[in-house]
Amino acid sequence: MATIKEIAKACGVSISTVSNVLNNKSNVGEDTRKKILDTAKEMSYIPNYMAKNLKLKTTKTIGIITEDLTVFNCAEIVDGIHEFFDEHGYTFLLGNLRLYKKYDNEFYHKDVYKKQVDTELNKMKAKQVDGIIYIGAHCRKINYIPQGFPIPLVLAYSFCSNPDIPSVIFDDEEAAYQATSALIKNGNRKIGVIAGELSSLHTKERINGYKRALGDAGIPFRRNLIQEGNWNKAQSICACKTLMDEAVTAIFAMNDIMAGGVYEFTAREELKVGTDLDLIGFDNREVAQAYNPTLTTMKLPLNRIGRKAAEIMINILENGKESIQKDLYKINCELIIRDSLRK
Amino acid sequence: MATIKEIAKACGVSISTVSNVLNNKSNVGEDTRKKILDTAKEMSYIPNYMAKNLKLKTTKTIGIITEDLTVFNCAEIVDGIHEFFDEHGYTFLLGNLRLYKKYDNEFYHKDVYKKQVDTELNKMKAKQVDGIIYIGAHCRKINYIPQGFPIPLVLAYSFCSNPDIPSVIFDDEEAAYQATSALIKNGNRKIGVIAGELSSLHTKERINGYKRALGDAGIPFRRNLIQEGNWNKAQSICACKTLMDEAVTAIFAMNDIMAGGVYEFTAREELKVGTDLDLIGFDNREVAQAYNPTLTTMKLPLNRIGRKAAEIMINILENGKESIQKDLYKINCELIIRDSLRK
DNA sequence: TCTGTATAGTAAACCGTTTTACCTTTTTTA
DNA sequence: TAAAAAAGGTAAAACGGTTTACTATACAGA
Repeated sequence: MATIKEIAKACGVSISTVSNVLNNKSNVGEDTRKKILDTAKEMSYIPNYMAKNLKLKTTKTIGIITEDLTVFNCAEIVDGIHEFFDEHGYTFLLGNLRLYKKYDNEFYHKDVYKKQVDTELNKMKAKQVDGIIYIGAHCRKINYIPQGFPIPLVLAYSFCSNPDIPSVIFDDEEAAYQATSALIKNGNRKIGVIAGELSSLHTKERINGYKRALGDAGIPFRRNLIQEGNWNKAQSICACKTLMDEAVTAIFAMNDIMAGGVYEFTAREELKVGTDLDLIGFDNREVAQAYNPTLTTMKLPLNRIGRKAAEIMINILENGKESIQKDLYKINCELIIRDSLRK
Repeated sequence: MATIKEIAKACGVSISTVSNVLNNKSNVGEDTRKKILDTAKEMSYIPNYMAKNLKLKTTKTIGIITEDLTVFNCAEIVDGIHEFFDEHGYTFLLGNLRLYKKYDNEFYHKDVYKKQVDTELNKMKAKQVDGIIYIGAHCRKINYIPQGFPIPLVLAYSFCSNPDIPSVIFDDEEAAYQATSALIKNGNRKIGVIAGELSSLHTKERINGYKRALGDAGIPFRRNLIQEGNWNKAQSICACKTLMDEAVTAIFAMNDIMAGGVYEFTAREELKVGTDLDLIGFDNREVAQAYNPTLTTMKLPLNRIGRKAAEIMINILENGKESIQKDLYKINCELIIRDSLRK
């Protein structure tokens, strides 16, 4: 591969001059400049970033750490980051911890996680990244990010027990408020909830949103209209049965998989979603369009989370950490209306 | 950040000695070695890879280029690559061309694609990656990879018109053979196919596999049992209607989305998949488990494609291009049996 | 004519490593 | 005991760029 030195020799100038031309400095004559540019193209010169970055101490590289790239929401966030950075000339180092694949839910391996995260962060430090975006996958609040890491860090999809790391999450409370309100607006006053794991922060906040919507409509909250579905279909079917026994007219399921449980239960009972029952899901996974009738659901703003995280990162990189105003950004979900609501 | 030089000064030795210790060279006394190691840890020394790689001319970095990270099959392939490389100490530069997001199917932008790919490849060249794995997404045969690129290149999920670039794909023909055979074994002799776009190489090869299975069972091939579903649900519903009019007893749909069309059509006609009709899909997307009854389908060996591509890459890196035996690896799919086949 | 200021260009230091060639000192071997 | 070999260590060049400080020439204005 051609170097700056070879170009210099070929043009009979010093390497400084070549460097100046290649970096659009102004102190070079028009003809020399042209000659250098031409030979550079001719020799198909490509700068060696190892050399460049060594001197410049900035790599224009962002590290992206994912807990598990194959989790349904992850790729879209990464894509959002890419989208934002597209015209900024950065490259990306991808770290994929494979946490869930490796330690498959046995139990919550806090120490193991912490060690993995540490290792990956240091790897990226060695590779001199300018900043790191960490994408959480499941846990909303993360406690295994080290304090005082010397490289700018931004969290996406999760936030951190360390409060001064900027984080971008979606607004669980507001999303549940919107979903519930939509059901109320459609004439429902007895609205069941199939909740995720009750200890999860996601679940708790969504229940708050649900309560707020009920409150705003003057509907009393009833504890037994909330049933735990534990994020999976099997438990959701049980939860659905309980709710139907309570004679709810609508169900808010906290993810699309659990909404699938409602389809299944109602099919068994010869009832039809969208006719006998209103249903709203959460996530807007691919399945939402496969159900029959198609599922109205809250779309996670994954792409926007990625973009926002990227925006914050570049802001920090260009203007310093102090320039950003707040440390927790909440992005709203969007209700995707399909056929699981009565007309 | 601490450098080798500072460690040298702190220990009163030369930087060569520090370097030797840090790289496990043998010509250093035990006590000096220990002292250096200790102070390195104490100063939390992390090597600067820009400097290291500049000298070594190898970066232990692999470029991964994806056409569109959010396409359903992409993340899993990347994950497979990561899995294989996990213990080899490599890092990954991720390029996400966002081809389909950016040029949203308007038409097939060959020149635009080519330019994007070229740009990305050169970016990675500048960053001195040791090798590049290119993940195709839709097109099985790719014609926009430049000839004679100076860095080792491996293709995953697609292969290349340039025959000496090693490629890893799944075996379409064999997969269709397996699927069709399973349907035959289940007692079907009149098996309809809802095909993808007929011009697609995927479709063509799968039709070959279908024919071979029929041939092996002595069932005559009938042209009108193949209906084009064009990879989408709407067209699949029409295709399904035509096939049902032909009184098929089983359908092989070339993806899970089109299989969804069969569920929808049969539901309208008060028929039931898995009772009145056998159905096999393709891809094993998340939806396959959401259908009712759940869908038997061919699982794409995405993770294995990634792992194999990674294996080939490391082989080339360590033993040279000549060491690999063949340039096109076909990996088999796996039939995932669920409830859409009659017992 | 002298001074001052652009303009065009260069030499050399530097970034943080690795590595080659070399130098001492000590130990082994004949 | 002398020569050879081993052990422990170092100086300096190199990797491919950027940047600072400097030089030489040309030209303008007084």
